[in-house]
Amino acid sequence: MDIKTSCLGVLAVRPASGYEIRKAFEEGPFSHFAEGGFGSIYPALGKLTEAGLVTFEVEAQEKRPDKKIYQITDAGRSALVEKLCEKEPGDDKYKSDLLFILFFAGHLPAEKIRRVIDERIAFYQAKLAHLGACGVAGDGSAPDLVREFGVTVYSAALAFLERHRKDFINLAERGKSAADAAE
Amino acid sequence: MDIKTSCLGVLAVRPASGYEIRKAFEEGPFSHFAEGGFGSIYPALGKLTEAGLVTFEVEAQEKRPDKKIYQITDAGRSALVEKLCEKEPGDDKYKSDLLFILFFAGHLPAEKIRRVIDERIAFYQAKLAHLGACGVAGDGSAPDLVREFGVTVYSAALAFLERHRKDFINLAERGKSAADAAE
DNA sequence: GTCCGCATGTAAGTAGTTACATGATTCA
DNA sequence: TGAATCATGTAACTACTTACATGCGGAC
Repeated sequence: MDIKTSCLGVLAVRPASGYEIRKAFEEGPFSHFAEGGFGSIYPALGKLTEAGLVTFEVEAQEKRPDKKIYQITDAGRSALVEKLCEKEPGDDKYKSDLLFILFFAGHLPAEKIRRVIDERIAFYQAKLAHLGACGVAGDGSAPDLVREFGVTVYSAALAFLERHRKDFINLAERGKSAADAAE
Repeated sequence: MDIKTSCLGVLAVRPASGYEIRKAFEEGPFSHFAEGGFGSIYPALGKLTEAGLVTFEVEAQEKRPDKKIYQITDAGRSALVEKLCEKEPGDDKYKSDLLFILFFAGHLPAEKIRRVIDERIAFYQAKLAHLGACGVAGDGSAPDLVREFGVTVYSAALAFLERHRKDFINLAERGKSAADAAE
């Protein structure tokens, strides 16, 4: 999702500073569909303010730069809904660099393959632990259902990787010996 | 994955024209991790040629523009392996516009929610039919395993959507009546 | 007779990333 | 003493998308 809509989405849930929006992109439920660094968030907030879709209040802080707390306006809410309605998610991409790497397992060092798989397994385990820990409500709210979707998909991916870890490593090892034999 | 590496990946499997690379991005196993239109592919092939990572031969055709058949060079294969080795897939993003939309189900028209879910269900079903149809080999090759990964993840996502289709639609309907009541 | 597939490319524009710039506080 | 967190922002750059430009052949 583009950065302006992502910011608007976070602000639709609660007011936040640019810094807090960044955290939301990394940790909360928004981490499933939003991303972006300060270099995109701050300019985006600027444009949203210009367009009247958000406003901000400055919160003075001692010993830190002042905080700008952004709030979504009614126009902002309408713009968010409009944007989400016109968006056709048919072109959602599950483009994965991991799959690209695994596709070429036979051409890469076994050690590399082992490492990327193990890292990814650890990543999924951490994600699942985190998703299990927060909001275990099971209250049927949209955020909760989205969380459950994450759990479902991550679990499936994790199980697959655990099941085929050895297979990919074997492919890399055989690929290596094939390459050696060819020399 | 960036466009140059994606092209190199396709060419590592077999020689191809720019047009055929495009098709590979849309249909084959590469559709799981690569994308890009002609506006990115052709410039990318130009740069790869300059860098000596690919070469091409012109295949004259009657009544069509000549075809440039690109082939990967040894330097190109090395560059691909190097690129894949340096790539840390820890930052793989499963950023999904669908999830973004569903997260705000309570704020959107029920009809929109119903449509995006049904379209996505149809999309997954088509994907699975396609993945089942082609390469049912089950031969344990890397492409085959990657295909199986696709089947695993799509199946999980599909089952989830079918299970919670009604829940999301209800959320949208309740959200709507809440908004009406507030007026 | 209109749209789709084949086939290549360029130009202009958009969006986002990365690096820079600044600076106090807190934890190991 | 070095790294991480909090806090905002700009400038330069990279990369990709979209629209344009051209044109034949075949299917419906």
